Amino acid sequence: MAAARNYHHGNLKEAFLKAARDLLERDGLSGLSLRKCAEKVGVSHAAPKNHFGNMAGLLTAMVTTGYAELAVMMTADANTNADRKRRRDQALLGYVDFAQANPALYDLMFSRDRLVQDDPDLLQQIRACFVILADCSAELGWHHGSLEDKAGKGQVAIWSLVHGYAQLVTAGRFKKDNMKGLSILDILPIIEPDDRN
Amino acid sequence: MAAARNYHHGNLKEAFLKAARDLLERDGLSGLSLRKCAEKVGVSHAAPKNHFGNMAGLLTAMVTTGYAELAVMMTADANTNADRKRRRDQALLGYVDFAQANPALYDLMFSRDRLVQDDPDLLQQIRACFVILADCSAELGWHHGSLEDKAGKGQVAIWSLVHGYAQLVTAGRFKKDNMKGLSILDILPIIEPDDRN
DNA sequence: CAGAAATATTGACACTGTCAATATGGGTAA
DNA sequence: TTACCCATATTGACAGTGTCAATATTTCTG
Repeated sequence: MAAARNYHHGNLKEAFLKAARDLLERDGLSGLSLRKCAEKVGVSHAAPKNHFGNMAGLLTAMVTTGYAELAVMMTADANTNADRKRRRDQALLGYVDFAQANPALYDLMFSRDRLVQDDPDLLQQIRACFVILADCSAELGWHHGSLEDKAGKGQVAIWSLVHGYAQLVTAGRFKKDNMKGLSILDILPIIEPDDRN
Repeated sequence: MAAARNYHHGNLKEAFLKAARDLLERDGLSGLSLRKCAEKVGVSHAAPKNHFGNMAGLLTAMVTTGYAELAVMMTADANTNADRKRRRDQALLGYVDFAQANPALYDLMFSRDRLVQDDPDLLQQIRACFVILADCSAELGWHHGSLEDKAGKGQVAIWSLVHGYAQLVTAGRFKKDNMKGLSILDILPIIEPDDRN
């Protein structure tokens, strides 16, 4: 059998990931520990080692699922008959929704010293998300430069904008009256001054 | 005397901050510890408590100096006779330069669970930086909406863009050929499609 | 010069990640 | 079934961590 469940505990790996996710959002990254995960799941303190090797392995696995979920949030209505601009808007809204629903995980997804940066699964999921964002940028009415130039600048611009917006929003940095409640779609018209409605 | 130096060690507080900064950029946030700082400075392991209370206090103090330096980087040539657009460009370049020169510190400056978020000094330095950025946004050729609306959207847009760009660049997420070497000023024309220079 | 206040040290505690050694269970072949 | 192997889980230990109370030392003040 290729059964991935019911060895001793039954999908202990996923149980760890769920426990870690709960602890992460409840207590922050500094309140997350392997031992708490193990206790929460009900196994011994060294059990996570068998599945993730070390702390970085657990965080990397959790972040990888995060990117997968982010991609899902961005493509939730990809197959609807909505036009491309509407789908693009929904992708960006989905991106920000994910960050707001999982602020601690979202931060961790951009950490440089807690993850296994060259993990193949992680890199693949990151690439998948960025391909979706690149499609968004292709749908924006950029000006200036050659086609290649336009693609490069557009992708850099859209990634920067939506990531910066998501992180600043979740960090609570937009609090003044004149900028409260502005969504990513309110900002978008600025960088796409062409006719939108 | 209001002397802030030469108690026992001579500005031990600043010595801690410098040591912490070195360790942070060398080993990352996860490689920074109060005890290593103390050893590096040559004092006992509990000495930092007298000056910072706890780890969050040390990190908050370090981050606060980071925002102060960021403001300096953005206003380095504020008093030159360069025109406003050029000064705005230099401010944005200075912002990104700071992030690239201090990537680990820059990340920490946006952490939500390691800092004393309501520290008055921290909040003041953050506000100072955002005032400078707001001036930058005022200099951009935004369209759409009322003046207030314009100000709010412009500030949210410029903060999001420059922060997202800085963090993604320092995280090494821009590596494909068609987007390597794009500076923040290369991106800016996209969100300001009016005639520049 | 003496007392007070600020600052530094010491020792302890609970908690952490990690590792080696050991135990336990399921899967497989005889 | 029985015997074996291997994946998986446990135990115990270790060094390192932040934090705190108690103590010691230095500097300032009156």
